Amino acid sequence: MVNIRLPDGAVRQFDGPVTGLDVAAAISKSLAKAALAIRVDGVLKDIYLPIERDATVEIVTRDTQAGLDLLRHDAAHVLAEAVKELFPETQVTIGPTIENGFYYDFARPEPFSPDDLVRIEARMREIVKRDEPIRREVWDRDEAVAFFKAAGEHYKAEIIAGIPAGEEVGLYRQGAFIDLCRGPHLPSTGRLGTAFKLMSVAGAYWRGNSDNEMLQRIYGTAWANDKDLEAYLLRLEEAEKRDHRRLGREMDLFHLQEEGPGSVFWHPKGWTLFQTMIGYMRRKQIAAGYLEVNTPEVLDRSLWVRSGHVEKFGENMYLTQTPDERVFALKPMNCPGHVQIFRQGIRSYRDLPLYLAEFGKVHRYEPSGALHGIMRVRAFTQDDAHIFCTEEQITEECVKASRLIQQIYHDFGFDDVVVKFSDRPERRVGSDEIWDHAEAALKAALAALQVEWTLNPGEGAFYGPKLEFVLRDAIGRDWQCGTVQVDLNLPERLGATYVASDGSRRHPVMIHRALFGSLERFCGILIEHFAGHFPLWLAPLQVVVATITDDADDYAREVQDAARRLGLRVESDLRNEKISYKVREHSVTKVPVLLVVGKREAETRTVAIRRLGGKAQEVLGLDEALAALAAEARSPLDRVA
RNA sequence: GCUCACAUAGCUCAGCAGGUAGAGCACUUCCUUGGUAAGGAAGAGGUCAUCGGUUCGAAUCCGAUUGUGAGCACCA
Repeated sequence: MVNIRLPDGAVRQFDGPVTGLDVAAAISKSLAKAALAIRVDGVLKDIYLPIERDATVEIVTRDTQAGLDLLRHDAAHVLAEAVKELFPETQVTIGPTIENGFYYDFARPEPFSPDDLVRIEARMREIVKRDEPIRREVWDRDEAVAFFKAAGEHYKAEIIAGIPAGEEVGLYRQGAFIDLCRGPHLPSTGRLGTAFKLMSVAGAYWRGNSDNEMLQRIYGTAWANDKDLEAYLLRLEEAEKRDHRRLGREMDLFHLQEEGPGSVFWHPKGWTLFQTMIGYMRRKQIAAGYLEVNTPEVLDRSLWVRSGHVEKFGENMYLTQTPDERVFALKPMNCPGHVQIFRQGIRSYRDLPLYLAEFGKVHRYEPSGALHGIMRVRAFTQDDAHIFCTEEQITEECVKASRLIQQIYHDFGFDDVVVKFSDRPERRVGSDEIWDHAEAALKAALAALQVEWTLNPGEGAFYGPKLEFVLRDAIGRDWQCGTVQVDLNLPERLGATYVASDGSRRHPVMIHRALFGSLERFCGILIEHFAGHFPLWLAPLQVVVATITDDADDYAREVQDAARRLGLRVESDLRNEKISYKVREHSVTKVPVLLVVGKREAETRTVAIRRLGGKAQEVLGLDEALAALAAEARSPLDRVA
């Protein structure tokens, strides 16, 4: 007798061992059809495996997240089976589930072409049609290794050889294809359904290490039903529409060109956005006690040797040689420059904490494959600052800097921010005591902030641990923006000292912090986040006055002047075009407010307001309308909370 | 940097069994004065990314370089 407890609390009795399928069938026919796997006392299991003892059982169906993951995992196996059938010389490696889909890494001397992808997907659909049973087998580890070696599957053999001896090795067999897998799996390939699609091929390193050989990774997406698949593909299209590279062109914000890979040409509108962000940040920082400075972009290489950058960061640095054969480096970071300012004169502990801030443009020779629009560039502007303080002040200063970051993200419309704490890397300077101290201080800051955070083990800077503030963009990519780093090293290397209260000379602690991180990247994120529909205070062009006929030209100029006097960024469109043409054009370039004026408006001194994306129009008196717009266009710093 | 793909007018793209380029939009001029997402006509605009090779002849085939895209690795 086996008692099966269901999630709703009901208990069903069976005469003997039952499978998940039996349980599902006992409940309803449709459930049996939708069932993919079972959760027995919280553990996912294959649906055809017998349940011998009393247990709580949950049927996992394709419309749950767990079911979807199973589906995608199976899609990866079906992909591998299809590839092995079509290209038997290919070696299989791993094929996990990822967000929205799956991938599988293959080793094969010949690359897969886009045409191959089409063939592979067609074969996958055949395998689904064949509805091959998928069955779990338990093997002895060494036998499994020998089996895969004999089959020429050396990667698989290597993976299995890494499993501790004595641990159970589960293999899954479908048709002629057999693969190592923890499972569980669907009972047969037919359960996968038709809602999947191969998306792309790309290279990927074996075990994620760039020293290893490169494999070929095939990406796919899979869903519970065709409708979800369609919706996903539509979402991709929508995401493409808000791609900052496309909007940057359409809104005339910036461009990049071949001669300056990874360097932005900011157009007037883009630069206005950029300056609006700097203006905001400048005020924010001054209010927080920062002192703005500016340091050279080109400095003698010897300084970078002393700072340790040549050794640690040299591969990423631009060097220039002058006619007198001196070698200079373009600064990849602002910190050494700020230390030079700190070193001028004699500092006292009474001067600390000292906040030096700079909108510093840095140059880093990034790997060509890393470049991406204005999100990942080789020349960028940091809203960088260095807080020189005592060891006792570390926690408090980190808390203050982190609070600043949170406030700023909030003002820009981001409330979901992931915080990562990166602790000591293997290659580092400084004693363990110093690291213990620095990490403890940062952790104390996290506790004081009361934020959720995740650990990024071993990812700290070589001079100290760091907090990273990560935003997620519209296409689901994570971008590291703000960062707070504790540095117990550079001040010493570059000879920065202060006189402590007991008269001794000490090295200050340096906290590196950037709030936006890279202004260029943050602009890109804003563009995608808002899909170009900026809030009024950020919009580079806030208002266009558009005429209906040239009867209204004089009045339109008057409206434009009045708006400009109120500080609004405004243009007028007096062209000999129909109003619908003008509406379309300014909608495409994402102008937030259109003030339409014709003969009626000129006579009554009103404006017809049309908002971007809206259909409705509102006719208001000129002064009233402009006052409201001016109020809306105020910086968040000028708004009453 | 690595793998694969791509590079034709400002933009989106067609042309590719090798015979020196084409569309739509944008731009200029003219007509049109039209009330909320493209009014009409005409015109101008390209050393087909760069360099080299094959060929009587290359946008088209081959190679290299540069750049771009999707990933990987790296990262603000």
